[in-house]
Amino acid sequence: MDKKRRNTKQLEVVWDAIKNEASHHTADQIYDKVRRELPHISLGTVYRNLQKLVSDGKLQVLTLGRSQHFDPLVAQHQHFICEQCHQVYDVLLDSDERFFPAKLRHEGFTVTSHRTAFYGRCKRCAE
Amino acid sequence: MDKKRRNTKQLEVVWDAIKNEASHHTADQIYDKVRRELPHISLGTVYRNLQKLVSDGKLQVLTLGRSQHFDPLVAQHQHFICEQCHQVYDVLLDSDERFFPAKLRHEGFTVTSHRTAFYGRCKRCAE
DNA sequence: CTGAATGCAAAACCTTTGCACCTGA
DNA sequence: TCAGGTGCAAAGGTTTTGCATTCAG
Repeated sequence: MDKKRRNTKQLEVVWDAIKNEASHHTADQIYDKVRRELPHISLGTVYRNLQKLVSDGKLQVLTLGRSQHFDPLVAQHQHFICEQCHQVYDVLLDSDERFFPAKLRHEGFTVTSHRTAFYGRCKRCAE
Repeated sequence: MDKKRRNTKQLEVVWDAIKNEASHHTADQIYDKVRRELPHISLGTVYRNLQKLVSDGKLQVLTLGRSQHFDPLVAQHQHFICEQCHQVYDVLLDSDERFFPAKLRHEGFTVTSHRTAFYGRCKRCAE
C-alpha cells in the first residue's frame, strides 16, 4: 500500500498550512495561504498534495455545498456549520454508540461509519 | 413569497420522475429519465424545475460527493449510502431528539437542523 | 540517474445563466 | 396579450489531468 514518497517543500508547506487550523478550509483557501510561502506553487499541486494527505489518513474530506473542505481531525467526529458565516466547527460527542442504530443492522445494512452535520447559528451570528 | 407559477409539461414530468423513486437521483439521472418522455427537454430546464421543487418544499437536496441528489422525502430523516453501489437509502429513526445534544446549546450554538449519513454496505453488496 | 513531483494550461465535471423564442393563463 | 418558462449554448466554479520540466533520493 505504501508508495515511494518524496518529501517535497510543497507537500510540507501544504500540510503546515492545515495541520493546526481550527476551521476547515477549501483547496482554494489553502492555496492562498500556501502561496504566501511558495508564491509559485500551482493549484494543481495543492490538490495533488491534499489527495496524498487524504490517502495517508492525515486529512478527511468534508463535502459542503459545492466544495471540499479538508479536516485534519480524522477521528470520528461531527460538524457544526453556521448557516450565516459558513464557518465549520468540530463537534466531539461522548457516546457515539447511539449513532449506530441497531435497526439498520437488523435490516441488513452494515454500517462502517457515519457523518453528522448540525446546522444553525454560531454564538457570534446568533445575536 | 408565492410567485406566479405555470404548470408546464416539463415541470410535471420532472416531478413524476422523482416523486415515487426510492433512491435519490442526480440531476443527470433525472434528465435521462425525463428525456424518455420529453426527448427535447434541456438539462437546464431540469435544473430549473428541480430548483423550483426545492423552493416549493417538495424536494430536499442532498450533496454527496461532487453532485446533488434530490430527495422527495422532505421530513427530517437520515441516509444510508452504500459505499459499493452508491445507492442512497432513507433512514427513519424514532427519537430524533438525541441528535440535538444539549452540549451544543450550552456552548452557544443554535441548532436548527442536522443531517446524518451512514456509510457501509447494503444487503445486496454485503455478500 | 530516474521516476516521483511540479507548474502550467487545458480539459472535465457539474451547475447556472443570457437570450431569443415559446406558451400557459 | 405577456410574463414566466423553455432550449440552446456559453460561461462559471471546482477539481482533475496531460505533458514537458524539475528535483529528491
